[in-house]
Amino acid sequence: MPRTPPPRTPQAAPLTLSLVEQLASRLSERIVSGQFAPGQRIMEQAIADEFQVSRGPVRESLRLLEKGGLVTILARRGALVTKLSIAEVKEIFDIRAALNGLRDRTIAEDPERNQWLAALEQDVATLTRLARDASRGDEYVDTVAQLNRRLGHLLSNQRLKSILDSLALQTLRYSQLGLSTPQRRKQSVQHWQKLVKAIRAGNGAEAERIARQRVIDSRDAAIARLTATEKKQDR
Amino acid sequence: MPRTPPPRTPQAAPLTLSLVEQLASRLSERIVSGQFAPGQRIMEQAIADEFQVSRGPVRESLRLLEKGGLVTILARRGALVTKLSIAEVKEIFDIRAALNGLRDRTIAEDPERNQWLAALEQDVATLTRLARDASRGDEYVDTVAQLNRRLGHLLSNQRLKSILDSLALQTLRYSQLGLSTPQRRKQSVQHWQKLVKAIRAGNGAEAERIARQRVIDSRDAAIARLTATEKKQDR
DNA sequence: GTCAAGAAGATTGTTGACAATCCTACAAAA
DNA sequence: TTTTGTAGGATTGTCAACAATCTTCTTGAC
Repeated sequence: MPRTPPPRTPQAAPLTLSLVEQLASRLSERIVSGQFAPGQRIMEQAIADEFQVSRGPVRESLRLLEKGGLVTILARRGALVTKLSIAEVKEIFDIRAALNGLRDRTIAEDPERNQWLAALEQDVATLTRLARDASRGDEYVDTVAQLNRRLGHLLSNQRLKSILDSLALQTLRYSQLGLSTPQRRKQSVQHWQKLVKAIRAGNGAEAERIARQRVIDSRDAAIARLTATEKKQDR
Repeated sequence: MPRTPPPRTPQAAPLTLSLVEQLASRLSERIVSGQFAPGQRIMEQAIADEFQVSRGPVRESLRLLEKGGLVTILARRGALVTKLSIAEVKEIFDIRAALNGLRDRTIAEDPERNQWLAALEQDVATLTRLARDASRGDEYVDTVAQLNRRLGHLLSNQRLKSILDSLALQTLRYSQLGLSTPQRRKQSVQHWQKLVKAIRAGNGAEAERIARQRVIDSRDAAIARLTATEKKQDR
């Protein structure tokens, strides 16, 4: 990892991430993308060599990932990529459901929502179009991700955003599977349509209800898939 | 800090915390208790000297506290005790409200709740007694804490528990003030009574509603108090 | 062939030292 | 008086080395 050149960041949030944060970010990518398999051991010296850094910063970055749930640190055995049981995946989705509910309720009750509602409705229109075409599943998933980013951006509660991001990261590998069938996407698009409608109406309670149900549906889809693959591994 | 003697922990979660975790725990105490004031700088060498440890573990523990929100790390300026604005306190309470709702809903829907309901009702009876006596505010606060611990213990969702604990820690300094008047305690005890009733009935939705309202009330009490002290500081 | 004991290597935990950066105090110039 | 410049010390960022522990492989006994 190239040493950061003197970037002059006199105040505010540093535009250039610290070495530790850069490492955490790079490692995080690999874990989320599956390049590091769950349960796999992450060895400090190997990471340090690869990024041409000493073990100190690597260790600090692993501590960060530990708090973020991507890595589990065992005393005197180092860091392992966190391996989630089906029950734990369900637990994380339950938390995401509650917090996505809070997020969308907050957004629906934003008095200035007229300023950005159009962009949201545009996304949902795209979603509606994509949902009709069974072959465009990847684009659908991308658009949903974009929609979620947009909603996150609208959120003033930064801590909520950060927790939601962290939880999404932990389950990303499982939740992507949730929109893999055209049928599921049809169901998904209906949720989004109803959600935008509730937001336009300023109906926070309804927005919360829909958001929650949407995550619960993802949860059940993910768990069904996980249970199936687990059975398959048994035989 | 005494070097950990060889403790033989062949498997499972280590009963003896690692040095880094011990440091994080000790520092956390000081921050939460107000021994370290918000905004105060935490200097690595000073901590290292005090606990007779080198700066490496201290830095790692500060990274943990950073993720926990107790400390803010600025590049090349080190760690500061996180200082929350009133808006941020409100944000954290909003998240706590949503997650406490999830917690109490989950607990209310536990099919085996008959096994432990009695202990809960006992606590609430104690609470009811203490609420009548205006002079026993501290005991009331303690009992509420115990009740919350009990509910946390009943929770199978360990991640939820961990997030809730972390958020409670961040706002502890502010939420304790919420039960400082006999009137507020009267209101509080009513919530708890209704909650236990909802749990006994297995009414998850109702339990969630009550839990949420309880935290929102704490939030508003805390914010009222904070706004008042802020005004006082202005003049 | 199986199991136990032990040695060798690998890996984590911790340290002290050095480099880079920041902060403070003080002096010089406008 | 205010601002700018500049040493000096203080503090963080990083590193390489050592100690403690764990893992693996070999050896030997049964």
